[in-house]
Amino acid sequence: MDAFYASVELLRYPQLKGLPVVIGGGRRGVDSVLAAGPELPLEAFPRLAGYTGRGVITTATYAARQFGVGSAMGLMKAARLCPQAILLPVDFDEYRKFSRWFKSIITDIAPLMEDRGVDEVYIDFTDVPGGQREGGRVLARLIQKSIFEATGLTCSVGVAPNKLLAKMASEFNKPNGISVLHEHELRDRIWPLSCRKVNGIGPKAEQKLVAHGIHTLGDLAQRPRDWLLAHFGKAYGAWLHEAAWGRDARPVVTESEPVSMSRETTFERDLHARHDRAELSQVFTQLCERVAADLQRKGYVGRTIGVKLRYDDFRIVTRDQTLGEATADAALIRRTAGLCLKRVDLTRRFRLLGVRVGGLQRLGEDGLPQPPAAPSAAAPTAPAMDQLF
DNA sequence: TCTGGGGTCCTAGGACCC
DNA sequence: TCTGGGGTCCTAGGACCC
Repeated sequence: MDAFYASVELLRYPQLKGLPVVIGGGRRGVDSVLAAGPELPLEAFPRLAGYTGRGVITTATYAARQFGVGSAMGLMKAARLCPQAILLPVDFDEYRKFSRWFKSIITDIAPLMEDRGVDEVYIDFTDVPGGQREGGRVLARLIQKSIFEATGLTCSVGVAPNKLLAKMASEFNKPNGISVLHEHELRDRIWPLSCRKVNGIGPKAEQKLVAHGIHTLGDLAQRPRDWLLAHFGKAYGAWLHEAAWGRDARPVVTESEPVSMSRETTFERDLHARHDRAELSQVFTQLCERVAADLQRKGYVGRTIGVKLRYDDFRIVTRDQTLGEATADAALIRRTAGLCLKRVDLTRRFRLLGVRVGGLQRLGEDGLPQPPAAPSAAAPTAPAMDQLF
């Protein structure tokens, strides 16, 4: 989906169309916008100018991107680049509603859909009637049109022989574009790209590649496989080689079970375990209650309880502990997470606290944990990335 | 410019078991 | 006397993604 959060907000506030708008932050000051309702005059919207706080941008409209602001940028910096931009708080419930909506439109047309978060999916066109016409372009157009007519939202589609290439192709023609990428176009359309464009090559891997003089996927493709194995490890090296050659055998996965659920929060200022004891204790309890509520609402229990801290210097530590039996009880989660907390250095101030429950098991009709589903022989599960090659 | 929240997967060492 | 070869589970950290 194109600038998903921002686009959903523009449906609600059409008077903002064409203006630089950023979504982010939360809480502080901007809540009044929502309370005021959709009739708000332009002057009444909060601006980025003078923003103080720790938020980041989650989404920026294309008009705002002209000013160099974009996802993950701190709001304080964004305020300097584009002070006149309108700042709206994140309304995740609303985005989830539209997410469910556009996904249901897709599965009505093409049932094999893999969920990749609120604003992204993979779709298997292979056996959809008409899925092969014009290399998939006709079906892509139908999906785009159906979503737009129902919701008013635009999306960009990449059509390719596999997920790796489709994801890259989807970036070629944004917003509201379609790109059909054929295998024989690898040299001309993929190899000139930066390695960073590959889903799975992040900042660290990119840095290391550049240090070896590898900038583009063409550079990467020319390195001998064995050289990559030697420098990047058996699994990752082999995967890098396959990626550079546009090869990816992962199927589109339509069903999956959650592995963990967590809640975390960044404080408005760094806190100290001793000096801010009361405040921290309250936040900690709330986090445990929220995770427990999430688990209960979705029908899961978990055995591994963990905490996460981010110190003032941004270092992250985690501690966890596995219980004999899975739980979704706030008090037990809080007690166990409390023990975990005792094992970390609490002399230093920290900015974030999180609580996580892993080792999830779904609750059955009887209210008892289901035995973990055995991989069925009829439909073998996808091989893990490192087992592919 | 001091950098959110919610996830997944991988690695690696140690405990423990047969 | 200086010592195996699996396997699984637990824990901590880190890369990466939306």
